[in-house]
Amino acid sequence: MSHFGRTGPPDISDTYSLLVLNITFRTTADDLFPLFDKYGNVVDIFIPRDRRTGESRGFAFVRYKYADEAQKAVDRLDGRVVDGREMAVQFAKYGPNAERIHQGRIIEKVSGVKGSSRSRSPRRYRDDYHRDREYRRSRSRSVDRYERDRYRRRERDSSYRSRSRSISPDYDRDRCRGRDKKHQRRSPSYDSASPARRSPSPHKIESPRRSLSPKKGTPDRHIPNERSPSPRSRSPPVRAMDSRSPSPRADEE
DNA sequence: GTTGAGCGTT
Repeated sequence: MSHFGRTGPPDISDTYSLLVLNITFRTTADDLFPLFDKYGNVVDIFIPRDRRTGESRGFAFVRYKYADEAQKAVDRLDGRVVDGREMAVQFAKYGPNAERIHQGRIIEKVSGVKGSSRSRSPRRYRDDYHRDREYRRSRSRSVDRYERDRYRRRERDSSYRSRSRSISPDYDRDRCRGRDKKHQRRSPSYDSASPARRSPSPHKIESPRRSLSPKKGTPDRHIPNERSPSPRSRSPPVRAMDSRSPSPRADEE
């Protein structure tokens, strides 16, 4: 049976922890178990997951019983392609409680010691937890995308100025127009998210509460439909387009 | 459905 990660840490004082990075987001402990078990006795495998989405973060922890097995696993599984991705296997530098570990083995206990290598205390779980997650996620998913987009736009602008007009702008515009004239949308995110709530301040990265309640972001789409069980006696034939115009006009086009 | 630097939980 492989119930790694389901329960708490069994025992890490007598095991060697390996950090597996660069694994796919769909790789589970059950997938890593046969790979690591071939090179030694795997005591436990744990894959940190996001508490919001519940998906893997892209790395896992594999605990071996002996150091030689762990070393062998590192030497053999480091760079191994799993699920189409190269995973990096190395010894863990920090323990679950920020204790310093050498070669996957804990050399310094955290019992009674406050402010370890990373100054992490088990008492501040919630705030630092979410903050840490948000912080580390921003640089991997959002920031990177933003920077990439900005860089791309800048590059395009640079090309636009340098080459005056050669291929880029006209081609892009033509392609967009030739593709679909009526379905022209500036951004695919604004269309579904909130067109009236888009903030003109790009310096603000993002609001954390946006992920907390995504349903409340667009309540006017489903609420009025379900909250009005009898629209015939309450509201007149509502037209989607003229819902905001108080003056009904006969001319349509 | 997506993403890619890093160090962990019943």
